[in-house]
Amino acid sequence: MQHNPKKINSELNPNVSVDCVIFGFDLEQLTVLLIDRGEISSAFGPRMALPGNLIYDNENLDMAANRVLDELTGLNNIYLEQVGAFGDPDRIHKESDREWLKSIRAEPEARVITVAYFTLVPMSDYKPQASSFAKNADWVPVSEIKELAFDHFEILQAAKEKLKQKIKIQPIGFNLLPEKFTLSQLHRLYESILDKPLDKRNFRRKIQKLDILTSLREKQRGVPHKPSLLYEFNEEKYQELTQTGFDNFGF
Amino acid sequence: MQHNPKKINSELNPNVSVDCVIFGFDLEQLTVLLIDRGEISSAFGPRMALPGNLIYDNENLDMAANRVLDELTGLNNIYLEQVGAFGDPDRIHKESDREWLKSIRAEPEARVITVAYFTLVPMSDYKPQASSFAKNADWVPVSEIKELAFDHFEILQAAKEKLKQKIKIQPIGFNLLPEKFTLSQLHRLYESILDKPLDKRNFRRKIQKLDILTSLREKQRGVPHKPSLLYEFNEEKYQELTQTGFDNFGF
DNA sequence: ATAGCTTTGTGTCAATTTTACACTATCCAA
DNA sequence: TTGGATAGTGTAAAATTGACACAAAGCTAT
Repeated sequence: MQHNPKKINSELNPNVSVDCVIFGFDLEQLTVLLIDRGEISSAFGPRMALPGNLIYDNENLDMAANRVLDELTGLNNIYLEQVGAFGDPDRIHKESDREWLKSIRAEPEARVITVAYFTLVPMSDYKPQASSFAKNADWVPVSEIKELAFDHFEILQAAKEKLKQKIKIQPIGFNLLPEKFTLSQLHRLYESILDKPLDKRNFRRKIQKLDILTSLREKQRGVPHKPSLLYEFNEEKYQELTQTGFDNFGF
Repeated sequence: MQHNPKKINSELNPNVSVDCVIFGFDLEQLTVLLIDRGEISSAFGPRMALPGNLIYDNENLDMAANRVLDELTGLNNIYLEQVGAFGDPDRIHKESDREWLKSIRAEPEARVITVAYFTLVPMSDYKPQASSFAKNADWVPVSEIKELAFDHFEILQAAKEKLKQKIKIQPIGFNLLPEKFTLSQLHRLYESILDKPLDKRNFRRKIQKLDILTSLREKQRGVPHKPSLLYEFNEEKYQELTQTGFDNFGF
């Protein structure tokens, strides 16, 4: 199910936009959902951009970010967090950028402040269709992204850093995994986000000691090797943990 | 030296403002520099507000925040960091708020997004004068603030939380202290920011082990008790430390 | 069916870090 | 000179971290 622009009767605010860094995890590495602006815009700048749009005057910033996410992927109830506001006066400097902005109904003359968000989606919940609504979106491994349109690369960096800090404090990584996952997958996830290797045994010991995972009596199927046990995140146990004032996972 | 509005020839952006949470430390507790909007505005809402203003179209967000700080206190080169963007459509709901906004040249009808910053100033560098430029500003202990105008209380909370997290990662606390300070003052500072007691001996041991302080051969003077040794923050030593990938002070 | 490939899952020991805790030293003021 | 206030210091037990290697389980190809 895809997209349905709401609030057509409200005014777009020409000065404020939101951009979303939509993180996914392909069980190997961290990825981001990018939009291909097509060959037209590519003459003078990178084709790939973060999804984003201007905000409506009757929605708050979080709502706008959720709307952008919903319009692109059809997903709701997704972990979402603000990264911050970006807005140099010369943020949009290329002719191609102006053209692109016109195409999404933005006023290319005005100075635009953008509020960046990052969201964590279980990648299995959204597979871009070649035929999906207008936009040409695709998952791209973070490590392969060297440039983006506008100031989006800078925004991506900031989002990665924020995610990195946040995961040391709250177990938000689970939002990137399917409901049932293996410890190895979780391990890989932490390594990709923290961008450093973590000793396997020490990682498992640390996670298990936290006691916020439910171990299922179920194994992986169809893998060409010893199948792993599956686990679920245990929200209740985590809430108990936070009651104690716990706010440091020590990575 | 006080204030001199620059960039008068540039346009104010009616949709975007910055607000500054200016933190100080009176050697006892964390404080914030607030503006008293006066009795006129107080009929329907709290008198005290964070300093802030609309941004000009030719300045970026950081510049705008620095300008607000400069106009109010005359201070430059101050530690400054973005907290985030705030902007519910109904952010400004009270009649008194609208009046107040008019008085600072803001367009009270328009929906305003505000970008919040926090700054850390050595409190001794700015003592509000009763006769200071127009605005009636004063240091208020954070613990005594129960409400603020607009959504400024919410912003303050966010700023406190950001500061708390940040100080666990970078030794920015020194920006709140005079150049020469005692370990007890630093200790108190960390306690106020983290909002929890820290064992004196353990704190001192931890700080000293980091080896980012220069111990001066100089003592406190005029205190009615055993005078403390004075220390300076050693920027070079800290830079060395970060080279090692260090990013966790373990509080 | 077997051999080989791949990933899972596990324990220990040494080093480091954390926590809890109490008394003497030094200066000022009365 | 005494009393009041804060500075400054050490240790022992407990917890955490970091480094490290091999057998078990399932799949695949022969």
